[in-house]
Amino acid sequence: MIRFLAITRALADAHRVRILLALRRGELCVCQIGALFAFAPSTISKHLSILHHAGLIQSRKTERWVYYRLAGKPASGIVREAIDWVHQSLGRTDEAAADAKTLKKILAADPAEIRRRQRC
Amino acid sequence: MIRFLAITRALADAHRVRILLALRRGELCVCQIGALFAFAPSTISKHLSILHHAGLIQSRKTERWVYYRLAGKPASGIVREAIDWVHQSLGRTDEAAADAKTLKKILAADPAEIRRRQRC
DNA sequence: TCGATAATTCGTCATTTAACGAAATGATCA
DNA sequence: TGATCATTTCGTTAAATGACGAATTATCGA
Repeated sequence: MIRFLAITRALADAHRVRILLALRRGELCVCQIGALFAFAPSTISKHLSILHHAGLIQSRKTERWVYYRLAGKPASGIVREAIDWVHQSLGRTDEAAADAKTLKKILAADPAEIRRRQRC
Repeated sequence: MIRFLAITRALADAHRVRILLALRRGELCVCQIGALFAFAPSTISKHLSILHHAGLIQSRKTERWVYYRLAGKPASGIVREAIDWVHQSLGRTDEAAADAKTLKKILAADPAEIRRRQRC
């Protein structure tokens, strides 16, 4: 029940849900996610912390950047079902499409092709 | 997104989740649900209101009693998936079993067999 | 080494939420 | 009719939540 509630509480915020949708295409670093919203970095970090604590996302640190991605193989069934439910329910909404478009610009704005995954 | 968040926020409380689990076996009136918790009637009513507003449960009034049941046929896919997810994830936990046992006693404690569905 | 950058942690503040009791509503019973 | 019972609504209060900025840590670049 505790783990279940950690998930539902994580999903009970529009920004966190949008982050889960944004991560569908692959991992993103904190500043890329932050560029999607008009929030202070500390706020983004807190949202990611809540998602991570719920087991919905995982992180990887490389050089100066921390990349977050959706929970993978070792994720419990309950986590995978939650992620699938979010994507299936909201993946085709206008809001998700708008965010995907914005994200495309953010990724395209990277200074160099080679450093695409290493620059914010 | 708004309807999705109404559901996740409704699921982000242990008592409301326990209510959804309790309703698996069939409809219950407010006072029967209330007997499961040590809460004031107004508190139970508020929880039911939140679940109802999210579309997760429906109500039926008979004489003096209001019965609540899980959302049925006309429920949207997102609602049905949420209910299934809750039941599949938590239906076999000790906590659900304990509540089911308590509920059994509550229903058995009814004064007369005939009035089983009409007494609290 | 020093400054800049990415991210997190901490303390604060405004808003929301969950509980309660009191009062209102609606239906039954005496 | 008047009393009672089941439920809901409303107002209040304590606790949780979401936002921010400042301070901290770690890494990279000059």
